[in-house]
Formats: sequence, structure tokens, C-alpha cells
Amino acid sequence: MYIYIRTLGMSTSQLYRGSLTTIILKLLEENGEMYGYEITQRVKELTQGDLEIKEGALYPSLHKMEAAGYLTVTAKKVDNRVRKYYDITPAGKEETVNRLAELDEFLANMQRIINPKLSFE
Amino acid sequence: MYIYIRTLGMSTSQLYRGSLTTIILKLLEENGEMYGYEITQRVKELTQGDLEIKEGALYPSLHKMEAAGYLTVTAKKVDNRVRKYYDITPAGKEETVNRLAELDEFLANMQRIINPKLSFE
DNA sequence: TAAATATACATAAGATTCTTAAGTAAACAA
DNA sequence: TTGTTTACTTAAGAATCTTATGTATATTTA
Repeated sequence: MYIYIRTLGMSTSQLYRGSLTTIILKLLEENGEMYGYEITQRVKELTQGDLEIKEGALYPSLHKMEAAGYLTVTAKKVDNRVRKYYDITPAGKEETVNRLAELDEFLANMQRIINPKLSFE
Repeated sequence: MYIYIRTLGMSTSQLYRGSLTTIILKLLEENGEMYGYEITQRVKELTQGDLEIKEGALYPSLHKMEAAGYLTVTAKKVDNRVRKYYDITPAGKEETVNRLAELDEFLANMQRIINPKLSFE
């Protein structure tokens, strides 16, 4: 019998809700085509293990973005196993710009609330 | 018959999900006791009308935080109308510190993902 | 080499947090 | 006096996520 201890530092925060689409779009825009599992590992690496994208969130999100026309998917067989590579479309690039603008606004608004003294103009 | 046109610039972004508790705690810690409607107006003011806290989100959230022991509530009659003033407890102040730390981590992680070139150390 | 872990995807059930909507009630402005 | 603002409540539904389960192959470890 094996017992798995949950690692400390793992994000249980609700703040990431709503940010997954933005994260995926930005990674694909930056790196070119990626497959799902690769995205989870890249995010884990970039955040030093702090943020672990769950498959239950990731895959439905990718499917939804493909249905929306933001991504295309291509299945490739590597080592006798199927990978689904996602690539960003022109509509996806537009959406990336919008999402990043929204993120900037969100960050600015949170600053205004959390640190009102630094909010000039 | 009256038709209400939805103002542009209002936040339809999902990014604010999960940030409401943090916002309320910080405002109460900063300003002392406040009532619900006052909180919505303060946030609207601080974000230049960008973020409008909905009552349907605010009041259940205040009740939950009170039940958790983070806030106390005192009803006061002003102009023949009841206001419920919420004040932060010591446990609420602890939670504020935790929530602000989580926010900092979230912001740092988003920076690492969105702008990996700026992530040194 | 058998068992465990890692890779790689899918999806249903349930939790959480929010929006929308409807209701109550009083004060104030047109 | 009609509409708007102030002030709070709560139910129904939407969106996003976690947990759990399933499938399947490859690689590592005991």
C-alpha cells in the first residue's frame, strides 16, 4: 500500500479561476504548437511547481477553444503513443491580445484596491 | 418602458473570480467597518467604474465570512433604514495576510507565464 | 520481471464562485 | 408620482474548476 503526500506550496488558491484560457493562449502564441501534457509540464516548470494544471480542467478547455476556432489540433504518433498537438489560429491570436489586455486591467484594478496609495492619475 | 444600456468598460472578465474575499478583507482592514453597499461603491470608485461588485455575489460572501469568524456585523439605523456594518476580526486579519500572500504568488506566477523573459532570480 | 510511476488523453460528478433575477423597503429626484 | 438610488436577501442557473475514474503505452525501480 502506498500513500501519496500532497506537496506543500501547491496552489489551492481560487485566484487562478478564469486564467487558464489566457495561460494556454499565451503559451501557444509564444512556443508554437504544444500538446496537452506538455502544457501542464511547462506551467509547472515556469512556476517552480507552484501551479499544476489539472487534466480535468485542461482537456475540456482545449476542446472548447478548438470549437471556438482559437486552436487547431493535429494528432501525431510518437513512441507508439498518440499526442494531440494544438496550434493557435489567427482568431486565437486576436483572442490572446484581448485576454492579455483583460489581464492587465485586472492587475491594475487589483493594485488600485490592494495598494490604493500607489494609484495615481 | 425603459431600456437600460449596459455601460462599456464593465468587466465581463472571468479573472475576478476568486478575488472577492481578498478585496473585501483588504478594504475592511484598510478602512475599518463598512456596510455592503458602501463596499460596492468604494470598489467602483477605486477602479473608475471598471469593477462592479454584484449584490448577488457580495452579500452571500459577507455572510460566509461572518460565519467563518473573519467578520462581525452590527446593524445600525440611518435615515430610518437599516445598514449592516461589517468589521474585521483578528482571525480576519490573519486571513487577510494569507490572502494577500496568495495574491502576490498568483501575480508572480502569471508574470512568469505571460512574461517569462522578465523572470530572473 | 513484476510493480510502480510517468506519459497522454477523455469525461462524468460534484464543488465553488459568480451572474441574473426577483423580492422587500425606504429615501430622494424629476 | 414615477423613477432612481440606497440597502439588503436569496434562489436559479452559468462558468470554471477539482476529484475521480477510465483507457493505454512507456519507462523506471525494487
